[in-house]
Parts: sequence; structure tokens; C-alpha cells
Amino acid sequence: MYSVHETTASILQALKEAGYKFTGKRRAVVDLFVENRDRYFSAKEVYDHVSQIYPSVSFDTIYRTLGILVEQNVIEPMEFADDRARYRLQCARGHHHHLVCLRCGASIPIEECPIDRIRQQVPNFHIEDHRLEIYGYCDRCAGGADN
Amino acid sequence: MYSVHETTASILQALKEAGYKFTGKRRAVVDLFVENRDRYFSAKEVYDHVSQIYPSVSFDTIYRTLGILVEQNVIEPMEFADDRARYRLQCARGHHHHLVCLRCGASIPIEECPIDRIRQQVPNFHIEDHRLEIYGYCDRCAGGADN
DNA sequence: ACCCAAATCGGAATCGTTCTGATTTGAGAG
DNA sequence: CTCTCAAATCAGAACGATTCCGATTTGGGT
Repeated sequence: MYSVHETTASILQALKEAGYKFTGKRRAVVDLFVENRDRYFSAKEVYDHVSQIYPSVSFDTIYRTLGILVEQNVIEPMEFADDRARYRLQCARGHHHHLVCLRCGASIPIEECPIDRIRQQVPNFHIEDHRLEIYGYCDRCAGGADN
Repeated sequence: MYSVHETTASILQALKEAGYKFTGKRRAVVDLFVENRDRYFSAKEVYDHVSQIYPSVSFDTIYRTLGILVEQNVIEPMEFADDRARYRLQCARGHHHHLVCLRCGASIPIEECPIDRIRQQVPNFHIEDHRLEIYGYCDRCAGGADN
């Protein structure tokens, strides 16, 4: 069910099986995510990318496509602090969190998740969901060599 | 500097010292937070409260006041998943996170914070900030008895 | 080649938030 | 107590991200 897609083709295949049609615009959106595996993109950034190929594309199409991709577990959304939703190709592994570079947008998965520990500590609270986001600068962006 | 305010009076005093004027509308906003210490309120909810007392209050005033209170460390903002900013009286204790009830908006502080552990695991990533938010339902809202 | 639901378009609508220009008001100085 | 002026406020327009709508186009099965 939650197969992780490695190529644009396998993703488009999955969409087809889910009853969605194949279109050039959808391919353009999927391509962007596949070719930038660890990057988050805002809807605007996706729009800019697609409109280079299809100048007449509308935001409606972008948002609709993003919605489908989220629904199909191809990409995952995240709310950045700047209140624009961003999306990124779904990671291979199960539940985990990320270090997000504030400069280049790279996301680096980490193992640590505190939710089990917390769940034990507060048996009376019915936890439904949680978000852990860690912001900073990756080694490359932190200022050249070491910093 | 980061004194924690226990009363409306001490907050208004702090605002005065920061060069802000005292107005009834500001008092109404501060009152709401002080009288509901562990609750998050959206700008709309604050507006609704203030407009009961001052029917002509505008959103501009609400947002301006919220901005000042955040700047003065009287309240702290949080972005809920429903993409409306919410605010709550600044907590007394140092850094910590909360369980947030999706129904009533109550926020329950917890001790657990995974950031030190994570910092050790990724020495090459320069962590600047992080957010951990846990959503669910408090005992009271979880559906009466148990659910 | 034909058909129809799905996809797309462009533009309007919505929602939370911010800005603008004109008017009012808190509070210090006289 | 009045004068004064920057700060505060107001009403409404503007804004940016996202969604909706009616009309048109198109992928892909028959």
C-alpha cells in the first residue's frame, strides 16, 4: 500500500492504478519532486517550475495535483513557520522526523522520536498526532567549511 | 527581562514601561489571556471577546495588540495545523512543549524535550530552533468517560 | 473515430492577516 | 485643566495563499 516510489514512472503508474489520468503537467510536478528527493517545495515553487514548461498552467491545477499526490502518499506536506505549505517526496522509511535546512530547504531524516516516551508520561491525554520539526543549517550551508 | 506576568496589572505596567499606552481594548485583550492561562486563542477569538465590550473594535487593533504582546514576551504564538495563528499567555517555566487539545484549546505543559538527544546524534547539523507539538484530546474532551 | 468523465483554465471568491489615510485619544508639559 | 502630538484606533481596501466555479479541453477506453 505505502510503496515508496523511486522513479517518476512508478509514481505515474500508481496514479493510473488509482484512476487518475496521465498528463504532462502531472509529470512535470512529479519530476520536480523525484529529481529533488530531499527538498521541500512550496506550491508557488512547483507552479514556477511547471509554468516554465506549460506557461498557461493554473494554480488550481497545481493544488489539485499536490492534493492527489498527498492523498496517494507520494509526497508529504509540512507547514513551515512562514505559513506556506511545502511538500516533499514521501520518505522510504516509516514514521520519522527531519532536520530542515533554513537556507537550502534540504531535509535530513532522523531516527529520534519522543512520542512513545511522552505517551507513557501522560496516559490521560489522548494523543492523535504530533509534529517535530528541527530547523537549522546543514553543514554545507552553515558557512563553508566548519563554522 | 523575561519576567513572567501573573496579573493584568503587571502586564500593563510592563507595556507602559516599554512606551505603550494603556487603553481599554488592550486591557480587554490581556484580561482574556490572564483569565485563561492555559488556553490558546486565535485572533478571531480575541476579536470576538473584545468586541463584546467594544463593539467597534477592528481587527487591525487586535493584531497590533497581539504583535506588541508577543514582542514583549507576554504571550507566545503557535501555528496550529488549521493554519490560523493562536496565542497563549507566556508560560512561567523555561523551555518546554505542550499537549494541545484539539477541541477546547487547552495546553498542558510537558517536560520531555528530545532536542539534546538529537543534537548529539547530528553533530554536523547546526540546530537553530525546533518545534514539538502534540495534538489530541484532553481527558474531558475525549468523550466523557473513557473513549 | 467517438465519447465522457477527468483535467484544465482563467478568473472570481474566500480567509486570515496587513496596510492606508483619516480621525480620536492617552498622557506628559505648561 | 487645557494644549499638543505621537500613539492608537477605525473602516475599509489590499494582500497572499488557497479554493471554488462554469466553461472548455483532453486522455484513454470502446
